[in-house]
Amino acid sequence: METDFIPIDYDHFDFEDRNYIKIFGRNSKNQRICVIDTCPIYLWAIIKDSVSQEKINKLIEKIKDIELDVKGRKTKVEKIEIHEKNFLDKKVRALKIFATNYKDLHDVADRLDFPEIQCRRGYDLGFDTHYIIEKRINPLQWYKISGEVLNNSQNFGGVDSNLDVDFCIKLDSAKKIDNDLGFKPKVMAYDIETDDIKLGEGEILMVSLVTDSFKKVITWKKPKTSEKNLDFLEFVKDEADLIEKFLEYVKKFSPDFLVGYFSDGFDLPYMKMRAEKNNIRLSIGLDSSQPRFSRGFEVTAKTKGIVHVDLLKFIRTAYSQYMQSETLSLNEVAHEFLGDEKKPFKHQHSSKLTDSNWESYFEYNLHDSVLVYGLFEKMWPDILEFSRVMHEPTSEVTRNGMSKNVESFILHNLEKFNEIPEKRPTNEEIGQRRGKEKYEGAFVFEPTHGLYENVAVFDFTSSYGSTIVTYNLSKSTFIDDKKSEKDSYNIEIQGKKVSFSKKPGFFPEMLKEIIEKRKKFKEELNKKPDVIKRARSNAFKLLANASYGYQGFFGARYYSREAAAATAAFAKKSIRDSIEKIDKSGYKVIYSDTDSIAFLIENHTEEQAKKLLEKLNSELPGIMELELEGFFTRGLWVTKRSGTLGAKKKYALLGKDNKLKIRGFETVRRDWCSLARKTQNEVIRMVLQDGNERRALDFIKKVIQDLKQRKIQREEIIIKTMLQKPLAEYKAISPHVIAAQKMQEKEIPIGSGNMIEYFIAETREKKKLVRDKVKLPDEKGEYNIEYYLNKQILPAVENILQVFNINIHEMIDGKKQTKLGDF
DNA sequence: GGTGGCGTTTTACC
DNA sequence: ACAGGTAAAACGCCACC
Repeated sequence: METDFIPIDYDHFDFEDRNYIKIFGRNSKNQRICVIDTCPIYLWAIIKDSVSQEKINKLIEKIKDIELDVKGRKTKVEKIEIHEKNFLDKKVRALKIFATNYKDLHDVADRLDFPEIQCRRGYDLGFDTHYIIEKRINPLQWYKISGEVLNNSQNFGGVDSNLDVDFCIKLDSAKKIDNDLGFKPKVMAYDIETDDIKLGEGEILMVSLVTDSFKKVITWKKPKTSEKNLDFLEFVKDEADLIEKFLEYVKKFSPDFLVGYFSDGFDLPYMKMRAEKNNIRLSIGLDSSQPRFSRGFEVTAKTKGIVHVDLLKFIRTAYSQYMQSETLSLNEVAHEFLGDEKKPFKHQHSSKLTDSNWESYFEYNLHDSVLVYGLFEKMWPDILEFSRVMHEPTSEVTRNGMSKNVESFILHNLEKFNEIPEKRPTNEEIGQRRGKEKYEGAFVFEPTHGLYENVAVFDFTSSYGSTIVTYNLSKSTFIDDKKSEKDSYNIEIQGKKVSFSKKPGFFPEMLKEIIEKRKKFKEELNKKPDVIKRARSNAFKLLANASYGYQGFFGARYYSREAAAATAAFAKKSIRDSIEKIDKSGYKVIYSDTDSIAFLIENHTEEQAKKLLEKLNSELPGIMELELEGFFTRGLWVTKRSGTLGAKKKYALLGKDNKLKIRGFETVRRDWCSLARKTQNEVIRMVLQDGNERRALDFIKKVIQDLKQRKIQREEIIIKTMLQKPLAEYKAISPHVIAAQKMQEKEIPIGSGNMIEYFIAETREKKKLVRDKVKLPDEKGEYNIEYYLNKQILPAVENILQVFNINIHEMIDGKKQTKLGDF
């Protein structure tokens, strides 16, 4: 039969010792399809340069006979071809060695211990990735496919009979369809509430489910009386019934994506443990399989056919660096993306809940799923485009970090360069790489403090990415000491010359394409905006920005410390050259950090500044390009707390649209109390809008008065700090460590990653250390006026006032009150 | 017993 | 342990006068 088809999830199985792929997906009639297919299984053996053809022929004869028996599975070398390939941009002759089973390629490689072979590659990609590369049947793209429908057939050991799909096809052919047939995924958001946050140790009290067609809370906790008519409730007998009911709904609705928040680390493993306790098989998968958990650095919880997505992980890699939220809690994230929040509910043990508490609890639980559902809808275009661009299934791209995504992109695009894939580093190699000395990074210009008028800002588009492309910087283009090439890009790093070939390498070439595509999609987006274009443009932007970090990341297949160090060095040179040229053109540069330059317009016009930009661009090498970040009405730079040197990474700009851009100030730091942050924010706004300090001074005066009269609310003085490691590992006992210890005494479970909240209180005896005055937010006590004045409010504003030659301390002490009146 | 330098820690910038 | 280096700042600790 023939049908259109969009792949959603990939799995594999063995039949008669061979590997087969199972692709779960849908057609445009929204039927669920499983496609079964296979592909050639092989690895590469790269032959040393000097080996003669005759010797290669003999080698082939020897390799042909390799047969293995791995745990009862028989694998043998089935065919050998010789190919002209590239490996790390060098022409090589390589044997393509076909074998029976992908899982045994490692053992086959171990047997290829011949002196003629330089190295063996291409057996550590994972079968699903290998298949996608071989057959080019990419996730979430439309295909026209044809093949034989399997209906309880004995083919492949009857694999189709236990699949919960409309039909199962043994693939004959697949052809990509260029136009998008449209795909609206079926989505189910879920969330559980339990009596103990330790995995599996309490009972699951309720689970909420939200889809486009129903909202539900399943619970076995039925209040005796009810005040509200909560029609979303469905009561079951006990926890076991709850789990069965959950499974029943998942099966009946059969979503493409089952979505939670921190559900890899909580909801799904919890559910699995409680299912085990109740002797229930948690058979969520379309093949009735249970969720699979992997314990790496972080837990993952994957399901088959119905894809489990933990939105928290995707948000962390794809959005967090551009977000305003200070934490990635569901509450804050929902607030930022949806303008909605969690429902109020104070968690306590279920035995202490009243009937009306229970009703709030149900509403709270349901709303969490409503938020998760809303977030998934909002993020779907990005998830979709990530899968399409990286050519990896959604279950991968939503969990992987950007370095892994960069690597996926590379592996799926190597064929264009006829490249054999590099292997993953061994643990030993990773250790060596991590032990390497750090190299010098970006340049930061030391500003002179002051309030400036009419500031222009230029910045380099994808600075490091463009640098990598322009100077051809990568592992494979690096020329080490022994060899020397005349035509090379050279730069000095820590007193040593490093060189890179001018012959374009595959990594910079790939990156060039990424940057070009990003530019193209951005232009298209500006012409006619739509969510998919925006998502695609964004995916390429993130790829371009992560590629520098990738080459410097110790876990990367294409790791190159030299390339990373050279990227930083060349970029530094570029920005220094540009600063010099701007200065020489008669402008005064006041600040610069890594890839941006701020300078004063003064007696020039904005038109002239734009002309300067054009001139600079015409002189920049390769694809290096400066763009106008904006013209600003005013800009504020301050000194460091100690000394008179200008503070780096700390400034505020007021845009023509009256929008503030504040960087580095306490305003944007979450480890300062909100009173200090709000005060500073207002002061900055007033100073930038007015061009003088008068209104700001009155404002500060009022805040200090309120503070001294104890009018400040508790929440305004709370200081929040993240615990970065287990409590016991702290050498220095700072205030937040004391607060954490207090929480522990109260049996509030805390650990690495928890947010610690506290305030500084008055104490009866005079104590010197701040940590002796720490109290938890719900403890009784009055805030310490002296601390909040001298350690929060005044430090937050003193540097700003210093710009106007005002010493706030002297003013408060009443020494120089002529200007101020009574403080 | 105050002070200044340094190590530890957190958070921001790009 | 899952991209990198640069930088500010607070607090505690300890040597030193």
